[in-house]
Order: sequence, then structure tokens, then C-alpha cells
Amino acid sequence: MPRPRKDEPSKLEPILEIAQRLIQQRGYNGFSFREVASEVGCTSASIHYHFPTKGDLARAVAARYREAFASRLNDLSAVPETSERLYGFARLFLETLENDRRLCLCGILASESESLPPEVLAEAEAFFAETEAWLSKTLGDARPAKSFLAAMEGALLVARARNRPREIDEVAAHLVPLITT
Amino acid sequence: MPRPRKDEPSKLEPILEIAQRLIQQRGYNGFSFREVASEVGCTSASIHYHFPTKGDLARAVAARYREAFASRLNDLSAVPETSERLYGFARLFLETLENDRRLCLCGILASESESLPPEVLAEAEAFFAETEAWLSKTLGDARPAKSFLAAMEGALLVARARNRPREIDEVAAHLVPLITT
DNA sequence: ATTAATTTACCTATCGATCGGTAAATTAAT
DNA sequence: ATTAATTTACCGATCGATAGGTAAATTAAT
Repeated sequence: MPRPRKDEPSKLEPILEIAQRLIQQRGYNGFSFREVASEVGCTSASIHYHFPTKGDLARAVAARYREAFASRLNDLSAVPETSERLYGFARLFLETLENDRRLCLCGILASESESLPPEVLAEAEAFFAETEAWLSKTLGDARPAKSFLAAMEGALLVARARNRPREIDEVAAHLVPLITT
Repeated sequence: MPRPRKDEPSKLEPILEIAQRLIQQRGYNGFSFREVASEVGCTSASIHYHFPTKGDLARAVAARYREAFASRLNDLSAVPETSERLYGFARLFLETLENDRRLCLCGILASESESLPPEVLAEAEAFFAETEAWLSKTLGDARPAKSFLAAMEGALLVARARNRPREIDEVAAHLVPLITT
């Protein structure tokens, strides 16, 4: 079929959204062009038009995710209480799991780091650096920042496998008081 | 070729060892029968003889991993100081990463939980339950057990993606004093 | 007429899985 | 002690499905 008419929306955004969800659910090695195309309602060739390779698509998805997450962190920065900012941070991870059983996009990409195109891995690394920097700033200390990020990534991973989303809350409820004192 | 002579070793153990390493490095969706066969020095059909399906192979690898890990935990139980037992626990994760950049087998399987044969996921769940139970026993409290397990799984994940194994030590050094007091 | 966005139709590579076959080891009967 | 029957542990070839990727044609807007 042809180029879309002016009143019809482009398929670029749907491609990014669906690719993101599939990567968060099944990982880079677990999603395919054909699967994205099937859900978007186009052909895999159309996706190749926008993103020549699978790495290009995943990099674009990761960059978009990174920006959206940074925006959420920026909103959280306005919360005055340190512990409330941390609980808000934990809530981002819980919301992710409750939204179609997704993982943190960069968490699941990190689990595939040995078989990832370098440009995709670089996006995940940038996400961790930025997120850890935000936590360091919000806590005024780098050491608990690293621990809390690791704990949230791990809690999300384990909570999904066990189908127990509340474990994320339990970990946060346990660690936040220890970290903020 | 024929069945190996009695003095020749069976290929069952090499298959399990190499499959385990490949899963720890690249995940369930990231390894193939052909790759295992190539490294073992046999054909993929031979692996199918021992393990009819990919899920059978992964389940066997996970069960073996779970037993070996439980044995390490049992050794650790002899350490008298609580904090030293926790550092020993953290060392298991650091050793895993330093051994060919592997992840915790059940950690990487958990990251693929949405696309895993049920019997494989069940092994990963059993691993988390057992490991958390050991931590609860060694700490006398379930809440820090959950947090510490999540932190170690997450730290291993992030540390490998960043190629910075020492982050595991840093997280342990930060959390152990908070948890044991 | 040109350009942008998409489809159709295809390619090669690899996937997990299955086939028939075979030599060595084992077991059971004589 | 031989031997016949069976099992174990493999191999080479191949299956249908699916992977990522590409070239050419088509259509819509400018």
C-alpha cells in the first residue's frame, strides 16, 4: 500500500511504541521485525525503511526511553523530602511491571549485553549513568545511589519472574529508611 | 560415529557445562543447539538425544545450577559472623561475573520469563525461593533477605553491562553494614 | 516530476526438531 | 563361553519455520 494520506498518521510512532513494549517484555533477542509489523499493521519492510537494522530500531527505542525516564526523574526532583523522592523512584519501577509485565528497558537490555549491538549497549550504559547521577544528586552521596539502583533493577527482575509486583514495594520500604539516615 | 568406547568420556557433562556457560552469557533465547554442539564437538542431534527439547536442556542446566549453588550456600553457613556470610554471598556473584562475564543463571533466565518454557521458569523461581530462604535464615529476618538478593542480582546485571565487576563489591560494602545492624 | 512512505516479493542464514542409520556396550539365553 | 537381542550414544541429512535484510514497484503528497 501507498504512502499514508495527510490525515492518516505516520507509522513511525506506533513502531517505536510497540517495539519498546516487546523489548521490555521479551528482550532484544526475543522480538522480531515481523512481530512489530504484525502489531503495528504494516510490513517488516516498512520498519526497515525507518530503521535500516534491528540495532538502529533498538537504539532509537532506548534513546526515547532514556529521555522519557529523565523527564520523570526531573518531575520527581521537585518533591522536597528525600525519602519521598526515593519512593517515587521505586514507584516508577512498580508502574513499569504493572504496565503489561514490562521490565526496565535498559535492565533487560543489560541482561543481553553480551549479544547486543554496541550502539544499543551504549544507550543502556548512558541510562545507568544518568539514573545513578540523579540518585546521587537526590541523596547527596554516590554509594547508596548505586545500591538503590541495583536493588530496584534486581527487584523488578525477580518480582516479574515470581509474578509478585509488590516485592518492589517491600524492597523499597526496607531500604529507603536505611539509606536516608 | 559410534557410541564412545568405555574408556571414552560421555558427552553429557560437557553438554551441560557448555550450555550453562552459554545461557549465563547470552540467555535462553541467545544460545542454540548448534553452538553447544560446535563447542562440545558433537552434532546438535546428539544433544537432542539426551535432551529432547531446548526446554529440557535448560531445565537440566538450571536444576544442576540450583544444586551447586545450594551447596555453596551450605558451605557458607559454617561462617560464624553474619556480615561475613553476607560478604561471602556477594563474593559468589562477583566470582560469577569474573568467570567469563557470566550472569547468575537464574537471573538471566528471569529476564526472559515472558518467553520461557514453564518448566524452565519454575526452576528459576525455585532458585529464588531457596536463596531467599537461606538469606532469611542467615539474617533471622525475611525483609533484608529480599532486599539483599535483589541488590545482588541487580548489581551483577548492571556491573556486567558497564564492565565494572567491582560495583558488586561496592554495593555489598554499602549494604551489609546497614542490614546487619 | 520529485520525494516520502509503504507494499510485494524475495533472499540467505539459522533456528529447533526429526529422520534413518550405525558401532559399541550391555544383557539374556543357551 | 558364545551368541543373539537389545540398548546406548552418537552421526549426517534434512524438515518446516522464522530470522534479518533487500530491490523494485506502487501510491500519495508536494
